[in-house]
Amino acid sequence: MKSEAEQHFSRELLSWYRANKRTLPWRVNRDPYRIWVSEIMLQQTRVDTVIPYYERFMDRFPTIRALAEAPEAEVLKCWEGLGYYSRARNLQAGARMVMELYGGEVPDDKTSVAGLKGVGPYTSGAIMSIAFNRAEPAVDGNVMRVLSRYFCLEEDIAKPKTRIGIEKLAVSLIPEGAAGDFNQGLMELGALVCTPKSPSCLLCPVMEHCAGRIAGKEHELPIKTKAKPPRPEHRVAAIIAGSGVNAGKVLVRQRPETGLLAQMWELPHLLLTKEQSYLLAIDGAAANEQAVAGELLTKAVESESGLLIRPRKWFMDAEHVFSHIHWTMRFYLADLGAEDYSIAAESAAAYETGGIDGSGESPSEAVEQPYRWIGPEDMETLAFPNLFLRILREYWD
DNA sequence: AACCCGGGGCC
DNA sequence: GGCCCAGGGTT
Repeated sequence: MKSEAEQHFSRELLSWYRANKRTLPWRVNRDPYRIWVSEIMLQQTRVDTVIPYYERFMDRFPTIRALAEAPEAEVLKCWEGLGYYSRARNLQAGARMVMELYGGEVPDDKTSVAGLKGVGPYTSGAIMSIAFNRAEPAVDGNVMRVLSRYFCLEEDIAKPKTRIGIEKLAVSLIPEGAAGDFNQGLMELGALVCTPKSPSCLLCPVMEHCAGRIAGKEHELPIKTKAKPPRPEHRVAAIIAGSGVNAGKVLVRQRPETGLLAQMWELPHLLLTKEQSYLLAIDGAAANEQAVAGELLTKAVESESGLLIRPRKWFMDAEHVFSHIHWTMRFYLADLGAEDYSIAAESAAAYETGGIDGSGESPSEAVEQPYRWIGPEDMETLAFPNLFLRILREYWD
């Protein structure tokens, strides 16, 4: 038997959502593919940020087949700037699974959907409830906050076990035949009314029976242990200007297939040891520091690219914070060593035929090409993390 | 359970 | 400048 508070919550939230829901691009119909893409993009990402990406993505990949058959680099480029880039690769892998296993249609089956790459407990519940109106929980940070407050739950929502418990509670609250609207209402309330910092309790449709507010704890809930601060990393990076056939271009490289910013392009850079960090002066223009950084960069980039690098001068500093790493980067302008001009030219020519080392491999046999000379026009095809986008735009302006 | 994986907006 | 995320994968 449901309590008065529970019945009140389900009834009032559903009716509030139906009267107040925002018009959003993924709410124009219940196409499971459109819901799926939106839910992946919305992971850890705000609605306003997602909307332009979503429109572009659906234009480019309107169907599961289109996404499954696209080059991976094109999908990554479409995701550029959105972050958590494994989401893009997992989404495409999921699309390919749907083509292979389910005839190109998202299956109306919880276990099958939950088995798709990149689809976890939250997203499978969201797809099943929103696209198919199945009575599955879709518990994200919003839902944990709303329910923690309404039922005055004091468990730590950072713990996985807490999410399991809230999922059970959330299922029990779903009104008959209205799973999609109810789940979206839960998240909509969290986004618009029951916000993290200063909840608008006086506008809340379920304020009357909210145990958290009645207890005066709406500002303390939900309980959540703090994340570890990101570890600091000092890096030196080079903007290496090409010459001859590469005049006007700069040297970039592609990151490894897995790990941080996988397969994205970047300016060459080097992690400093703690001792090396201390050698750097506060002032990037100091001659002593330039010499040190120049030597480090030269050694590292030369051995990787086979080019002779000559650091010229400090360009700018930049900070970039990930959830787990804090980069402090110092960028230097650099040239190719003068006597190395022929090698640079050869390397550029070699690239066209598949090898920067000039080994003369045919393009079909080229294994990996981590370094490339690019001009501004190449920014339209290669995917860069925001940090390097900013630096390169600054450089070319 | 702990860690890895981006980015932007808000206060 | 700290805090918040419409999480999932890996170990």
